[in-house]
Amino acid sequence: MRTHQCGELRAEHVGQTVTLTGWVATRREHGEKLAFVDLRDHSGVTQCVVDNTVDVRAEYVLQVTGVVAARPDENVNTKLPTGAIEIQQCSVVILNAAEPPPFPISERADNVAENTRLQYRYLDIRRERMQKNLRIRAAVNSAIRSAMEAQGFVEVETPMLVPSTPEGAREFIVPSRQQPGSFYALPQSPQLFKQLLMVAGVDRYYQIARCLRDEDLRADRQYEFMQLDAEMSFVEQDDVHTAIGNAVIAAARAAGHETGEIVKMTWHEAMNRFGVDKPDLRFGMELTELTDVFSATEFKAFAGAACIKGINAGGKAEEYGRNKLDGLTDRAKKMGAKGLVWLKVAADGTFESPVAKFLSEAEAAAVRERLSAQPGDLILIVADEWSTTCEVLGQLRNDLGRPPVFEGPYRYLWVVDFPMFVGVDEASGRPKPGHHPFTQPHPEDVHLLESDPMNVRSQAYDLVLNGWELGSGSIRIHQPELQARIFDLLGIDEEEQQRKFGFFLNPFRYGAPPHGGFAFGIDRLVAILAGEENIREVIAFPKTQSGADPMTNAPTPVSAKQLDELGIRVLPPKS
RNA sequence: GGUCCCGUGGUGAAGUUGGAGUUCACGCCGGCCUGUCAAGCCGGAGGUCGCGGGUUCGAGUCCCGUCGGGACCGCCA
Repeated sequence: MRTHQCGELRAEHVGQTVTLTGWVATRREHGEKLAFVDLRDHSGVTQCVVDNTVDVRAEYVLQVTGVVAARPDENVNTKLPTGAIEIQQCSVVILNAAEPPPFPISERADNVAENTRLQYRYLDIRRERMQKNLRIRAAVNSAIRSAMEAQGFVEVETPMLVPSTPEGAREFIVPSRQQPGSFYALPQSPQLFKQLLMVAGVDRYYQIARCLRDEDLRADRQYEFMQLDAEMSFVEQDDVHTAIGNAVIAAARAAGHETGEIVKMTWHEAMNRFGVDKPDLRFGMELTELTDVFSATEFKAFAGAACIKGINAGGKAEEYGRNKLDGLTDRAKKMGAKGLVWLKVAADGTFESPVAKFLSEAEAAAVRERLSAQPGDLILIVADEWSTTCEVLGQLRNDLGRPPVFEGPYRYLWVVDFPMFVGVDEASGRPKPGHHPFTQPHPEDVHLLESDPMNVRSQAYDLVLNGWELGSGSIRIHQPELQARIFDLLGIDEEEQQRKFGFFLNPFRYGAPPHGGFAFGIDRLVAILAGEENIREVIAFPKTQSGADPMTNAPTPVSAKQLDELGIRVLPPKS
């Protein structure tokens, strides 16, 4: 039907007779004999010079045959890749008429209510931005597959209908028709299956897997999302990092970005320097140690504090008036800090602050020196427990300093040595696993499992890109004795182990190789590489924050007959 | 479960101290127009101010509730 695509023709094609197909992007009329039609497909736009006799309107589907002609110098459109040429002597076939679209099929629809864009997603996707995003996504998927296969990974598909394992995220459940009252779950991830594939001798498994979690939706979370899921036998952490690193570097390259070496950092260092376990390395503003500066201070808010740190937010003193500073203080308090000290650096280098008078000369000088204070800078200081101080300043650092996603550059980071346990379960008093209960402890810390569990490091690690957590993984426990110790610690007895994880643990008695793996979110990766703040922009048909699809109207009630067949009765709504 | 923001012709916005469904831009329909490229000019049509209730002589505007969308907290081992 066509000889070329709409974004393809250049000066070198002048003189050729061509046929294009596409949608009418715009039409500019100049009387009876002349009109310009910009014909658009996924590749771009070409100007066609036509007789203004056919009724051709926005989004009509056309087939245009004509001759490629060079435009006179004064009519070249430098904004268009095809702007040096146009199609003349056009014969136009209307392949389909179209009603006026509810919003313009152009970048002008970027401001249209997202709900409307989702309701007419097939029109939204016709736009250049969405075409670009979906094609980046396809290129990233393809690059990941190639990288994994080049490293000997075997793609294995795992089931979507799996048993319910009510640990972790809330599951979607699916009623069984043949066994009314019993249910499948949709997989939160292929975690258990991929480890069994290691027992099964697959050696290196990967899959671009759909995962489903019935948790509240966010800018970076959908009910269903895609992960690159991988598992390897006979490896240590570094082997996993290398393999996954190769895949994500290839993914970035497929999107046109070079990333450089992937940095590695312990969890403790990340918290200490950046106050978060997923630092954005694109900017500085690091947390600076001040505890020793105030070891003998008279200032009550700082005296005796376990940990005092500060950040220099740069030349923001003027921008941050009393209201905004009160806002920052509120935010700090909501995150658990007792307060927030702010200091503005005056032209003469002294501090302007309600608490400036409580700081000694030596203390003020040390703060100036440690934080490289320049006139006009805004300095924020928190004094509290180590974790609170770090977390609060880490959040403020992100709030004040983080560049927008689309600015790049792209800085991958491995965060390693996560704590084995995070917090204590209120009901049982037992430590809660930070990753999952099959995570191998750090070999140097195994002896502390019973005596000092909260200080045991695990062989769990996260991959971070520009402040977004892409995913996590770990070296798994393959020794039944160690697994038993972990379950003991967590307070999961033999009976519960068998009931919840029997199908998973029993196979490990038949010769489980040492193994470990990783999974990262493709939607998040693609969003960052495409410069989008929201993963819905890189998903063809996403759901709204309430889990609905404005185009299909899902979810919907089902008939009484369907429910009856499944042995299900719906309760009246709670009122 | 919670906090905050938004909802006004097809689209995006403005709407002051409560005073007539009002305004602007784009789009749409009709006309003019032979070099535009977000073409231009002239004319026209198009509204359940999300929905329900309340206060008031009078509500887009104030109050209560509700629905929808979004950001965040909780949640996401």
